[in-house]
Amino acid sequence: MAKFSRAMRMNNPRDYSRVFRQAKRSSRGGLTVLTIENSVGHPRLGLAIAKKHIKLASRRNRLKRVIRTSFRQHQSVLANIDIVVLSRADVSQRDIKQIWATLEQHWQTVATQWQKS
RNA sequence: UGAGAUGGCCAGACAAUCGCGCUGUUGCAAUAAGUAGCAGUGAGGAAAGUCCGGGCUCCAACGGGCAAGGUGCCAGAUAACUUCUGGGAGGCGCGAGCCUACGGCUAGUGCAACAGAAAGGAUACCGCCGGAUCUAAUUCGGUAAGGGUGAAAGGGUGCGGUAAGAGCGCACCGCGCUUUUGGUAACAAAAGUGGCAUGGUAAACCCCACCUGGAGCAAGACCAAAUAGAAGAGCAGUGUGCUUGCACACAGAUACGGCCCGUAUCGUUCUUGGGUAGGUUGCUUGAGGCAGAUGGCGACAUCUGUCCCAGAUGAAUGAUUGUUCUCGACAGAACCCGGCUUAUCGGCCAUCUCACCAC
Repeated sequence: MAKFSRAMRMNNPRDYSRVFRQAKRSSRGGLTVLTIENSVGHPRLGLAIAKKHIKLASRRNRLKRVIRTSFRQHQSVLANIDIVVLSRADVSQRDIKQIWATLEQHWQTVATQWQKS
């Protein structure tokens, strides 16, 4: 089932620094996605939305919720990897529909890069 | 009907599907954690800025003074306030109403470009008046009504007065002082008196009165791996000695090395306290909401009844679809309250004012 529980979040600074050092990157549509294998047994998602890029707290929360929902609905195609989604400077110009479409493309890219074992 | 004033309220609605936090409960599991189902609940009027005030926590502290900062018409409300309510004074508006940093420059010091004679116990450019001189304009004296300069010119208006004038005198206004009356007070009114002294500026220094200990939930409290180090206790391989827990000797492990010799290093287990990562707590029942009664012009207070209404922590409210309307702004809790300020699509209600029309 398409759940999104606590375990599917990255909530440790060490995990983040590992991803930032070694991950594969791809950028599109105002978002950058970093991916690396993990040993937890399921995919995990981390978010890094800069206050510099989206100034208002309510809009930052909104973007994070959209990304989480999209991840939840597409997690069945993903292998056991850690994913970190970064914001870029031009993300504030996109609306929700554009972000949604961008995320779908990102998930497909990631799924072909890391074949599910 | 139109134009306004004040106060209050709302912040798209409904449904379906997939999801998230918390609480309760029932299964699985049962040490904890977890997991599945069901039920309940889940951001704001500003949650924002962090500008004030308080609660709470820790630290400091006998009392007093200075410094520094803040406040500044009066009375009240309040836990407290730079807030609020009522009143006074001044200003704006036809009005309903609104605005005010509103103590003191007759304590002291300072400041005011340019213009102007002169910018504050003054002064005379053009004037006005009188005198003197060879009658020419000059000079001496008086004056500040008129002109001129300036944001501002040493009370204002009028009459008398005078050579011309002048608070020089008088009346009214303004100002200061005294008294009386009303008011808790700020203040107002009246009477008397003074005789122009006292220009502006105190978000200029300053004076006066009152207030203020510091840091903040990353406060504070508790639990507590691993590693290093500290203290204590037990057990310390084999043999010998005896004072029976000590001494001596020999072994043991690891590294170097093909091996021996050799060299270097090393007891082990448990407990205790401190404490890092991490976790728990503080964490939401409160100066609480709603309704009613009573007191008060009001802010508000008291009483009764009733309700439980977010508690996250890499941080929970979202996405998709459909229907509908007025087509949805500003914007996301982070210990909690009371305010202030700023942002904001639109809509509703109550009371009041003005104008026009009708009666």
